[in-house]
Amino acid sequence: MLRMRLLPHPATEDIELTEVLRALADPVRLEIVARLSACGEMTCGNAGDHLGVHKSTASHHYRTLRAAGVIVSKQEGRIIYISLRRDDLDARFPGLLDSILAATHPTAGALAPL
Amino acid sequence: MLRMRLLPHPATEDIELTEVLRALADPVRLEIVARLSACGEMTCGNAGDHLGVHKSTASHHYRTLRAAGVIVSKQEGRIIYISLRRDDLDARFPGLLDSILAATHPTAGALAPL
DNA sequence: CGCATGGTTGGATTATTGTCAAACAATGGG
DNA sequence: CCCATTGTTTGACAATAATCCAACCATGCG
Repeated sequence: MLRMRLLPHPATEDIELTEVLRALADPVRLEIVARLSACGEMTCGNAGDHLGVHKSTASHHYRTLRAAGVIVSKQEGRIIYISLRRDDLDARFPGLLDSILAATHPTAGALAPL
Repeated sequence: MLRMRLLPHPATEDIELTEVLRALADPVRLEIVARLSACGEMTCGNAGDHLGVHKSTASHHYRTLRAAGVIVSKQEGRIIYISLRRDDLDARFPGLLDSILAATHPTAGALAPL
């Protein structure tokens, strides 16, 4: 069947600044967000590869990012794809994500594309 | 004598993004930063007034903000003045502080000036 | 000097958080 | 129907952090 399912995440207007900042105030989560920014939609497996943390730890980070409104997860079959809520974040906090991403990879596309 | 003394704080190039985000990912500290942005230089007493936290708690927050490179403290006599390191933050993470401050007070100068 | 003022420091406490490991769950393929 | 694949959930644990209270400290003033 391959039904597509969106995992629960906050509405745009319910995204809180402090929650977003707290979600991004962690090196691992910041790296995940940077990867998503560079690569677009990714599976949890790809996003969490070579992060230096256990699979379950990465999963917790996805939950944190999703609860904060930073990413959205959609499940297709066995695979869960995650992606940045770039438009929602831009609408709610203009310029915030861009400035953080710009600060994340100092020079250019620092992350080797998958 | 009234000697002026700067309390220790990190050099501009040593300011870390995750540290800044973590420092700002707290409602109390975010409010302090918003006040400093609105009012400029303030004493610790003024910055911490009506925050709903104990005097010593506010002091801990100043320390956190200073250690992260967000504010700078200079002592004149008995009084310690704190202010935003706006230029340093802008130089290191362009647009970051502005976007956060813009998201902090949604409409305009929300905080009643002292 | 003695004292009030303005902040910091040092526990103590309580709550969060980051992490791993192991078990679990859902899904699609043979 | 069983099994491998993909992630999540739960439990445990160590580290961090937010807070208050009390004590402290430096400073300027009388």
